[in-house]
Amino acid sequence: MTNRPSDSVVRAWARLERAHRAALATVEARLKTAGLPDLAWYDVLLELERADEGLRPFELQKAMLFAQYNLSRLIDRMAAAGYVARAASEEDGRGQRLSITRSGRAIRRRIWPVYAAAIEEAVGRHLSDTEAQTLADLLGRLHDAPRSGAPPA
Amino acid sequence: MTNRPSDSVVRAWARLERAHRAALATVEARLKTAGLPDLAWYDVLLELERADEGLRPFELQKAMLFAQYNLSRLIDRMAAAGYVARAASEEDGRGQRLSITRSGRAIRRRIWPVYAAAIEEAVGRHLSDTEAQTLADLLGRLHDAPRSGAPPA
DNA sequence: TCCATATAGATGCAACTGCATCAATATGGA
DNA sequence: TCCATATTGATGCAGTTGCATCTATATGGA
Repeated sequence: MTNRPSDSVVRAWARLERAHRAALATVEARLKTAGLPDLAWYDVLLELERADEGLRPFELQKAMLFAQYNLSRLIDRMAAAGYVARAASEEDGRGQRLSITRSGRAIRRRIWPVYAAAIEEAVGRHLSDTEAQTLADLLGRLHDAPRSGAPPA
Repeated sequence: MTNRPSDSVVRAWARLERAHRAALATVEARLKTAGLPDLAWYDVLLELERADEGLRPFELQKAMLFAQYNLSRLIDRMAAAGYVARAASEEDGRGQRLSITRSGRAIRRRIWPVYAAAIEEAVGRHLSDTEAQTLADLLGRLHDAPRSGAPPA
């Protein structure tokens, strides 16, 4: 069984929550003020833009750690807005393939400067570059494999 | 105006999102499986338990970075469940004072072991103690004052 | 081939969140 | 004192999320 966490682990978790909530609030507020769509929309657009062949919804789901039903409806809205296109998958009769539209690319480009400034405000402003890098590294460790001995199941 | 963020800042932000989402998912899943209330309930209970004189809703709001309307309704639910009590504030006729009930304390104590194990699973398992401490420190910097020169307003 | 089981994605319904706004009290001048 | 403005907390309504479940296709084994 998993053990009790040390004090520093508990503190790290508590601050992860707080820091995330604060930063997210800043970012969402800036986007809203600028009349731009939600952060999640940006993330979807970016993933789709990076994937040359488009993506299957379940791939996007894993990439974004988004709940299946949630993503399904997010795509509904984004398709309705004309930013993504759904096409039946050719490999799998159950599935579909998503791609970004021209106007999806356009809106993503329009979001970025506002988003970037918000990131700088919420994160960059508070840390040196080296610190940001250390932070990124440590946070990166929080997915995937645990730290030590325990064989991967 | 705020400047463009460096690459490491953007990476730190992206991982903050991912790490938080992953960790939160783990924690919420463990609580749910155990048939226990939401994480937010725990946070409220803990804050109230720490405050000897109880707390005003707006204080809780700041402590938790929770939206006002959101907290208002959260307290509704928790009061309905019998975990918190509302009393009219004596200093301020508009306000109220919240306190934790006996059964609120009881449920908080019941939640903790499950929550602790989840924190260890989501965070502790992946980091050494020193790393956890560094992470906590860096995350702690993300609220409040910016890093350097810029006078506070 | 046929069936049991797994995977992809959608959806009805209840709960929760965000937004806008409201009522009530407090506060600080003129 | 009186009024303009700020603060505390609640709430109607629309939009989103979570849960459970459903349909359809895929896959692997007997």
